[in-house]
Amino acid sequence: MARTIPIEAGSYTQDCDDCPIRHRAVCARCEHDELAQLEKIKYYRSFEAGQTVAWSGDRMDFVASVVSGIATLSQTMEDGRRQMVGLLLPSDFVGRPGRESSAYDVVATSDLVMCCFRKKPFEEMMLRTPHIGQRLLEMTLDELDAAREWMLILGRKTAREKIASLIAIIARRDATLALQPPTGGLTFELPLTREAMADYLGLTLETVSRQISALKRDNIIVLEGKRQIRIPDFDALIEQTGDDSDGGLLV
Amino acid sequence: MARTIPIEAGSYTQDCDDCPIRHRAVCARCEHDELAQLEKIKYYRSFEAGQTVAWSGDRMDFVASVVSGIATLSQTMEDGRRQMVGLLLPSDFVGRPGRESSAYDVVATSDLVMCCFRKKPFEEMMLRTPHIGQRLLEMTLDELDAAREWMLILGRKTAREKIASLIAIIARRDATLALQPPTGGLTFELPLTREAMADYLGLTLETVSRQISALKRDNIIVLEGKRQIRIPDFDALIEQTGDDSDGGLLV
DNA sequence: CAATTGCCTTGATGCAGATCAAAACATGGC
DNA sequence: GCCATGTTTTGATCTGCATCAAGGCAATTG
Repeated sequence: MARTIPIEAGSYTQDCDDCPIRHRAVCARCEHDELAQLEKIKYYRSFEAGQTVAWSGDRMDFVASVVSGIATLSQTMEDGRRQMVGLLLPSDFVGRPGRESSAYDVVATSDLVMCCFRKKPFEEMMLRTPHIGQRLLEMTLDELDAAREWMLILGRKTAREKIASLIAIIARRDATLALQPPTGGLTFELPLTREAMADYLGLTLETVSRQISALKRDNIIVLEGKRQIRIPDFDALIEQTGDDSDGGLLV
Repeated sequence: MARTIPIEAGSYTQDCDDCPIRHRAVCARCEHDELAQLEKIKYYRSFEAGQTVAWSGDRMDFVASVVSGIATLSQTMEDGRRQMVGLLLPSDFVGRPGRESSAYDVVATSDLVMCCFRKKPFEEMMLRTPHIGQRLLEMTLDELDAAREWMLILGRKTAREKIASLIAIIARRDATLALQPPTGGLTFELPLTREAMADYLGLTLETVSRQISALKRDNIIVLEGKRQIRIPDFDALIEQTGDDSDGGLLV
């Protein structure tokens, strides 16, 4: 099922500039020789928008970090109902050490480059290098918090609050990656189709479209094209999410 | 806010019989002297049904493992809407190393005994003892899977499927703890009020009550009292969840 | 034993969001 | 240019669950 296109074997560069693994993921505290070991088991894969990285149940013999582009993790019921359970932005980590097959459908929603590590040697390295495991634990705990934030969104928020929450999350992540403060005016690209947003929020695409139109009508957001969004007043957006203003909203 | 009743300092027993920490949690692979170190920083706390262990934002200077009883993790919005994000059964772990305050409301829904470890020494010990960290990573990954399973339930399932899913999850956990196979007839106690179930499933308590009545009417479940439930045919219950029969449904 | 309290059930009604349907826009291929 | 395909918007209608309301049942209390 999973059609993938490996593009190049990773070549060792000490600063690992092309790969965010060093910053958010496994090797932030690694020394030179550990980095060198990681480099040996590292390779890149790229995917086109819409391509499936792995279906739920597919054998997955690597773990990976997103270098550029966006991917989604989702679950599908037999009758086709789909729920996204994770959004993978650059620097996010995918794959579970100790599990041989993917538990979720992993789909590239834009052109995507991932930095992969073969699972077996990665696991062995984890055993030898405790801070890789520690880093992974931290990241997993962050993901768990994000998942629980989503549970609140899915279980208790109205359609309008859901959309506002999703836009706020993406805006925050986008601002973080771009190192812009998420206050004042802020422009970015919605990396998801209306349908993908619906699958994320437990809504239909029609409801998503209607609520986006409503937020536009109320000047909470400004659409520049279908996907490009400008947020004139970030605090006004946050008010629409139902969260208390200081709130966490991790992703 | 958090009123708690410490009952006894943990006394060291090599087999740690009274505490599931050894089996599911931190010390499964620990040697004698590491166990002894854990024992030194361990103490018990007990709570009555309905008592709050910690409010979101409260300082929490320990991590803990549930010994007996049930607790819930929940988030509350300003206007009172509540969403449970975790159900803590015996052997489950609470608390995040590296975070000083609780991110969730932790409430005992039955009489509860927890085996606590002071956070600072626990974290230090984690650094020295890699397999504690590894075990914690495994458990956190399991929790993440469970949270994602819940996202599907919350986002895409009908009220009837939600109730069936919750009953199935509790039945499975209960059977696992009691070491009974979760097939054929199976009797257990629902550890949650209708309201708590509603907060778990993103429903109202009235809907929960109606759907339980409906499942009873259709002979999927048999109520023996309000809380005692018998499941004559586990597979029939699973059919009501919307999952494919082999499915995971971790918690 | 009557009164109170907490939990649960059931009924009547309303509404947010789903569903069904159609059309407006893009974008790319030929 | 025209056609095909995919995405988005908007409208009309339907429905599952929320909401509002009342009453039942069991345990506890005075």
